[in-house]
Amino acid sequence: MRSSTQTPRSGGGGERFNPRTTQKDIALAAGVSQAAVSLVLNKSETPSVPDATRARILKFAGEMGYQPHHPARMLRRARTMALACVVPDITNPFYPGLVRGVQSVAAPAGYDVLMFDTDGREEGEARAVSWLLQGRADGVVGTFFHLRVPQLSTLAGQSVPIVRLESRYKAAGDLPIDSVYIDNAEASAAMTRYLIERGHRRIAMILAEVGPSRQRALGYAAVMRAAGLVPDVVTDSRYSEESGARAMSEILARGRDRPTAVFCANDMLAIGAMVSARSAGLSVPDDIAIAGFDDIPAAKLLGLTTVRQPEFDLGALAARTLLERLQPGGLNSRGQSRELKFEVMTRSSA
Amino acid sequence: MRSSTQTPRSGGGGERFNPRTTQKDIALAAGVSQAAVSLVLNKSETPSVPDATRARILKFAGEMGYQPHHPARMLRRARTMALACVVPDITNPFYPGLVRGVQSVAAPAGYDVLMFDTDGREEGEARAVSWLLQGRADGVVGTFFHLRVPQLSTLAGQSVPIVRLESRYKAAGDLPIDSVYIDNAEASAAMTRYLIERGHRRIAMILAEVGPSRQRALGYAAVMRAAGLVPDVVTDSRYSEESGARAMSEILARGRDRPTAVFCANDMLAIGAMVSARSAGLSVPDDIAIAGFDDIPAAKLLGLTTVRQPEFDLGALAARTLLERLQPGGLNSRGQSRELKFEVMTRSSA
DNA sequence: CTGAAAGCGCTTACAG
DNA sequence: CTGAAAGCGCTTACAG
Repeated sequence: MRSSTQTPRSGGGGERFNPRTTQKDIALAAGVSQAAVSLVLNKSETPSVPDATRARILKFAGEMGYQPHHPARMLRRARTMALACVVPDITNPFYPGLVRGVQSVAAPAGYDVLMFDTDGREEGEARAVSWLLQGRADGVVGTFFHLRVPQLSTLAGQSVPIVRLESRYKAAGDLPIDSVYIDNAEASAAMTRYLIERGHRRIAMILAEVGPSRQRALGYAAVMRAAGLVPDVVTDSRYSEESGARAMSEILARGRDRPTAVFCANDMLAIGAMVSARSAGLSVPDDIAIAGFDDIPAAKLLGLTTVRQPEFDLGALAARTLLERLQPGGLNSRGQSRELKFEVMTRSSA
Repeated sequence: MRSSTQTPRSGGGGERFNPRTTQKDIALAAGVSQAAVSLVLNKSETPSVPDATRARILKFAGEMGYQPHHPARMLRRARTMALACVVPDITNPFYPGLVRGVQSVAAPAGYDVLMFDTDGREEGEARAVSWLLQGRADGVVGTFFHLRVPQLSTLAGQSVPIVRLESRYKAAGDLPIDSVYIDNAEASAAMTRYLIERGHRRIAMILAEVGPSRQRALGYAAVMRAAGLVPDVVTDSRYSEESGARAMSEILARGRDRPTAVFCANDMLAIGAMVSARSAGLSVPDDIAIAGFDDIPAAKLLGLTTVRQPEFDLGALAARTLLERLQPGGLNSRGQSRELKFEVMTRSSA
């Protein structure tokens, strides 16, 4: 042990690393108590501190490059000033837009946004929950494919409010679990109606095993039956291009009585389906029409007919809902659900 | 004040919210000291604690649903177990892939990944730095368009190692600032050579004002001059579709002596340029060839000829570099730079 | 009005 | 070998 001013991390190298400046350091320099430093740094008015002292503290803080130590603040205030955004797959372009929406509301309110990628798997979602149980964020915006209200209750029961996306409202007791969504069944019904209007009779739907596929299949099947047509569903595992391509090859393998239109539960599936159809030598939409869901940026570029979900607005509304919950007393009302409007975007693929 | 077991957040509502279980609670239940609980929970072997006691502590911890309080741990250990990933724009599909790469290495090592979006602006980057100065992460992987080594030194000087992306190595003193990159100038030169080989003579380049545009322009200009051709550069503000479309309209407005090929400093610009060219009634590549840079997923779908950057591998390598720095003594070696290979992807657009 | 003290939940060095 | 105590950096209630 040599000098106590030497940081333990600096090894033998000497003076390359500066230890962090703390309130204690400023207090020492300014000849005041550490508490006085905290007061001056945090309040815009401090009647209890003489102006001269206040000025001196501020001067030293500036000169010494003081930055509050965030972990210490979190511990003391029992607030992290962070919102978590739990998503199935950040490489699906729908989600970066959503995260941006959350950030647009969180940042001005002084909240950080932490992203947690679950990979769309139950295990990933469970890990997200225990991670959140460690007091990492003050609230959560999340797309959960597997976890339902009972599993999310642990979190909500620890006073961590949750806003779920892409879900209809389901009873959440009086816990602060809200929902922000578009009417998936109705949106899907609208797209199915559009395809029927365009003259299609054999319309298949490609689904993924989890997530909003069920709601979307419901709307599709209802309209098909109402029109006297037979629902024709192909389910693959994930919301990915690979799954879409695989499902499409399966459909094409049927030969002559294959469908004339394929509606996919999201745009990633639809893009995979398009690629697969084209590499089989088919023209889209002449040989086979394809529609998607989400309206990711690539959909416009590829001329993909799809259902537009306002991802930025969904994120922003979810974040606003969370911030309301974080107001004093905001946890006491029961879960609500807020619906946004979808839009059928007709382009060249169908 | 009534009972002290009632959480302050529960308001009048009663028993909906459970206070968090702490080590103290477990200690009380098991009749041991809080320190013993910490020991048992953290070490796989505790010779100092009798087996029976150990088992009892573990049992209560499980039953009471104990989760360590992360902020308290961060404060005590002076480690956040988080890596920050600073990106200009998460909606540019290049970056989600990069973040995934970082996560693929960070997660198995027990590190979280925090994402910080700078919007590509100097102010955003400055905010990222002061945010990091608050002790939020143990290390940073970042794409900085504006900040250079001097500004990043404050961070590195606080023992927060930094890995920069998309930059050649520049002297960083003996601070732990590393670089992971592809040779942007050489990659750009290779693409320019390819376009010349395809018979183009009038080749323009669309740049953004900041970031890797300069390096990329260098390689382009060198090859053009070596081939006896005249470099023709159009600079717009950002790496966005809008900027690309705007720059392309400017180019098309020249009329007859417009270039036959346009090389864009990234894929977003190239996509904007493609859309703009097509909406002006031109065919790509017959009337005008277009090339990009990055190879984002949409590039393949759109048949965009581009330079492939291995974004996942870049992220993974950056994270590995950071983890090495976080080993004991890892901060003592000077900044290094590690290069990955690029690849020219020839598709239909050029 | 002013300043010292308690304590958030945890880890680890240290005294019995 | 065992258990109580110090302290990370901060905020805020409380005693002079």
